[in-house]
Amino acid sequence: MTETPNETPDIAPQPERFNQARAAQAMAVLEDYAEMIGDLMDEMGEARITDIAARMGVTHPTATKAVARLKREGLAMSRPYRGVFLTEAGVALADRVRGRHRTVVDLLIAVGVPAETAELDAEGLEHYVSATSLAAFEMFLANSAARS
Amino acid sequence: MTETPNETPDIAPQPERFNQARAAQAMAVLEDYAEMIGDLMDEMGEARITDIAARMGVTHPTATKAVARLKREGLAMSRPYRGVFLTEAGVALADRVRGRHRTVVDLLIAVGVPAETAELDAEGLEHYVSATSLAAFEMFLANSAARS
DNA sequence: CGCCAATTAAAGCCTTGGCTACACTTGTGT
DNA sequence: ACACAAGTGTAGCCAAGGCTTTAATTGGCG
Repeated sequence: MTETPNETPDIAPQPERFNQARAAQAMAVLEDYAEMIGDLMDEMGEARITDIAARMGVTHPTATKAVARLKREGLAMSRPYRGVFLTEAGVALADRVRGRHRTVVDLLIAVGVPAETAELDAEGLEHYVSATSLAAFEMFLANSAARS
Repeated sequence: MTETPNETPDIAPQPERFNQARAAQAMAVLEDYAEMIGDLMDEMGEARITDIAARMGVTHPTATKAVARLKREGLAMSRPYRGVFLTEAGVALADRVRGRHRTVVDLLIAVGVPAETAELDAEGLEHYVSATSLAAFEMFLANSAARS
């Protein structure tokens, strides 16, 4: 298999990369919702389904379903007709996501992306930045700051 | 609505960013498949469903469905039990994706991400890099090269 | 020539993440 | 006290993108 018999240039399937990307994607939406709920809790003391939906640009049933998923993952809690709250794990996730978002935006700006575009692109980008890359970004930013 | 009556800190829903991210996500898988088919056509002269599936790390039925979507979008052509071919639009897309992938990897490496991680992360990242950011990346890389 | 293995296709199921439409609480205002 | 608006919840639909299972086609080989 690795040594092809004669002429066919072998296929070399290495799907791990795609699997990793797909796994990251599965987490992405949850991360966005968790971050949003964290923001709302900070700003308003509680997160209402309607507010979450408005911020995320979806309808309330969609927000409800997302919250259900968050609850299933142990990231949020809620009782019927009451607000939504993050668990400790949810708060931790939200904080982590927020920090990563900031770092990604800063890095984009540091390499010359206009601030507005940086914000926009970071929203999609951030979910695919591994811990390793994030650390590299921080290092780079620290060096840039020092060198400036 | 925009002017809240008294104390509530207003919700300020700006969902466009998320919508953009979601739109990009919709395209991501198609881009991957188009790129892969392009690779296979270059390497082997044609792209077989089985090879596509193996490379992408999915089962053949999944690859078949993806090809169907590509055909629906006018990016690929195929006849039953024959290979899959990209249309002109498909080739253009594949080329664009390949170029962008390379730029993203190079940029990650340039800011200090290990090459291996860069490849891995780029796979997920690349679909969310806007044209504006991509141009900034290229500029940054050109400057880095010149400065070194 | 005919058969069998490999390839492709088809059908049906699952989850996610959208949606609309409709039902039910809540709680506020008269 | 009660009605009604706003906020939630529930049900059911859709498309995408996975999967497994089953059927059909191709093509090579005895």
